[in-house]
Formats: sequence, C-alpha cells, structure tokens
Amino acid sequence: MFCQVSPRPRNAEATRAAILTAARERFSRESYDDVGMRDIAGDVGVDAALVSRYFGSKEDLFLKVLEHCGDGPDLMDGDRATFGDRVAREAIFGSEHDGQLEHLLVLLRSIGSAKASELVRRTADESFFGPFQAWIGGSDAPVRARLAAAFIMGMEVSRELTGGQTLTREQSETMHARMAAILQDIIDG
Amino acid sequence: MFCQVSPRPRNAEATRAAILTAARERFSRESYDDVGMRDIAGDVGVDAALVSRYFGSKEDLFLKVLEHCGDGPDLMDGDRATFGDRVAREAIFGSEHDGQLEHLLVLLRSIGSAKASELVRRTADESFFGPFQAWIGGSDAPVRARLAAAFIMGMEVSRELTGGQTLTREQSETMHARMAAILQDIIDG
DNA sequence: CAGGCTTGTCGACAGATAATGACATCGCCA
DNA sequence: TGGCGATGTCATTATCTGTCGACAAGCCTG
Repeated sequence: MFCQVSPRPRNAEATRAAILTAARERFSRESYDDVGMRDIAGDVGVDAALVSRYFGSKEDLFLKVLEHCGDGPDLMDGDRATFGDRVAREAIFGSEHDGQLEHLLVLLRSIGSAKASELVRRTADESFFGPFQAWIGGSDAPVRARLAAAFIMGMEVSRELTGGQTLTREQSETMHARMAAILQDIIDG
Repeated sequence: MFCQVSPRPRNAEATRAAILTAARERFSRESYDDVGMRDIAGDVGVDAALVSRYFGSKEDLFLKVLEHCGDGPDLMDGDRATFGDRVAREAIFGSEHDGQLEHLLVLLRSIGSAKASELVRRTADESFFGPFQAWIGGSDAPVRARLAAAFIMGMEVSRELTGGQTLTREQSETMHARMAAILQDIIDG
C-alpha cells in the first residue's frame, strides 16, 4: 500500500549524467522539436526546471548530446573488411539499443528542424564526416564518405517510410547482401 | 507613393489552388512543424484563417499536398536507361524548382515529425513505393525500390548535413558518376 | 543540534501556435 | 443601382512550449 517509488538520491553529478543519457535516447528516436524538456525530465524522474538549470537551455542540452555522441559504439569500430556486412545488418535489421548507428540517428532525426539544423550541420562535419573520411582514406575520401553516409542514412529513412509493410525474411536477406556489397565497394574504392 | 500591392482577385478556386501550391513548396523545404499556417497564407497574400477555412486543418492541408504530389515531374518520367544519371544529377547538383525529387522531398522533410509521420508513412506506400516498384519490375522489385529510394533520399540528407563545405567541381563529377552507376545497377538488377 | 549550502520542486510567465466565430468588403445579378 | 451571397480579415481563445524566480527539503559540517 502506498508503494512509494524510491526517490532518486541527491547526487547532482549522477542526476546530470542521467539527464544527458535520457536526452541522448530521446533525441535519437524523436526530432528536436518533438522532444520536450518535460519528457526528458520525466524519463529521469525530476522536474523540467532542473534540466534547464543544469544545462542552460534546450539548445545547450542538445549540443551536449551531440558532443557526447562519439562515446558509444561507432561505425568505424571493427574490421574494415566486414564494414559493409556489419553496417548493413544494423541498418536493415536494427538493434534494440545503443547501436553503432545511434550517432548518425541523432543527426538524422533533427536535420529537418529549423531550430536544430544549424547545430547539426556544424557538428556533423567535425564529429562525423571528418573522422569518417579520414578512416576511409585514399583518394576521393570525401566523396566516398558522403556516398556511404548517404546510403546508410537513406536506409534508416526508408525503413521508417515503409515501416508498416515488412519484407519477407528472404527479401531482407537479399537486401542486406546487396547493401553490404555496395557499401563495401564504396569504401574500398 | 503609397504604392499599393495589387489585391488578389476574389476567386475562391484560384486562391485555393494558390494556397495548395504555396503549401507544397513550403512542405518540400521545411518540416511539417516548421511550416506555419501564417507562413503559407503570407506566401499567397491572404489571412491565415482563410487557409483553415478552405482546408479544414493543417493536417488536412498536408494530406492534400501529399495527394497532389504526384502531379509534377516524376522520377519515373524519362528514359529508363538514363535513370541513374538523371536522378544522381538532381540529387547532387540540385534544381531550383519543381524537380523530379520534390515528391520525395516532402516525404523526407516531415518523416521526423511525430504529428506528420503517420500520414507520411501511409502515403509513401501507395503514392510512391507502390508505383516505383511496379515501374522497376522484375524479381525483387520491392527490395530494389527500397535500395534506390534509400540512396536517393540519403543523398538529399547528406547534402544538407554537409551543406557548408562543398566539394570541388571535379569531386562532384566523380560522385555523380559513382552514384549514377550504383543507382542504375540497382534498378537494372 | 543548528546553520548553511546543495539539490530539487512548484507556480507562473511570455511567446508561439492552430483553430473558431463574428465582422467587413467585394462583385455579380436583378 | 441596390441588395445579397461569396470571399476574405480581425480579434479571441485554448493549448503548448521553454524558462525563470521563489520556495521546500535534504545532507554535511561546525
């Protein structure tokens, strides 16, 4: 009776981190405009005003999320020879949580929002395209980085657009094989 | 002095059409959330309340735009053998107005918006993916349609993400050639 | 145990939004 | 030319948002 939810311990640093994590998850699933301060605060179990106080403004919080995006698993972790297979698998079959594409997803979700697009654009270069094309290396690295990134993000969009009707298992496998081959071909030059 | 803008002639049908056109252009450039009824009304030179009265609600207007999207030039117009070249050219170099990609752009812009995504998803199948995969034909048409659409939309996203730094002319040509080849290969099977 | 700093909540405000109904104005027709 | 329906505008409302200042509760230190 009166089963009380255990109150969060009073620890500013932990609370701050929890807010940042909740924000990253929200922003990787919904657009900047659709994520409210009250939503993020609710996920953590605090008041919305606290979020404002810790991070200044929604824009500042979003910026912090963009900066911390490189922390998780990354596209470029792992064997280069399996890049196409690995990335195509996650793009097509998805992953529950914290996948290597989360970074790209945050950029993707909010590129449409007028308030966030400037921040997204500025960050995309230095925290994604820069490292990515350095990793790709070789001649025409910028070109190949864009092509690969485009294909990956496009698959995410396509997956949402066709969210309702799923492919058969066999078709998905075909698509995966095809996408993997194209991606690998792009980064190998 | 007092140079008055010539008032729009009182013609309901023409005004209605003008609103629809203005809305289509807005929605192909900004997301559902970022386009206001006042913006659209302002483009046409009428009051925002009129837009509401003619189309019911913002959602209804957006739906009408989605329905009228198939009117303009289309991906599938033109020689099939030049599909890759043609589409890659517009995706990379862009076009001022009313390009063959406008339809896809409307879908793309607002897929991130919670209020619009359901409408977008429902429309995407029947008004785009359906015809597109029928046009592609052959075995695995659904798979190839998704791959092609993904690549095209991804290039649009990529172009905005990297909006600031442009490629050299030569790099753009390289990218165009590469994208054209991949696209053509996808639809040819 | 008492003071004070930290951590968090509550209520309110300002700005923007879509939508609604009452009002004004234009143009056609008798 | 005078009236009436069609066409368009204005003011208002309700709702949602991020942000701010004042207040409450908790924990650590003297």
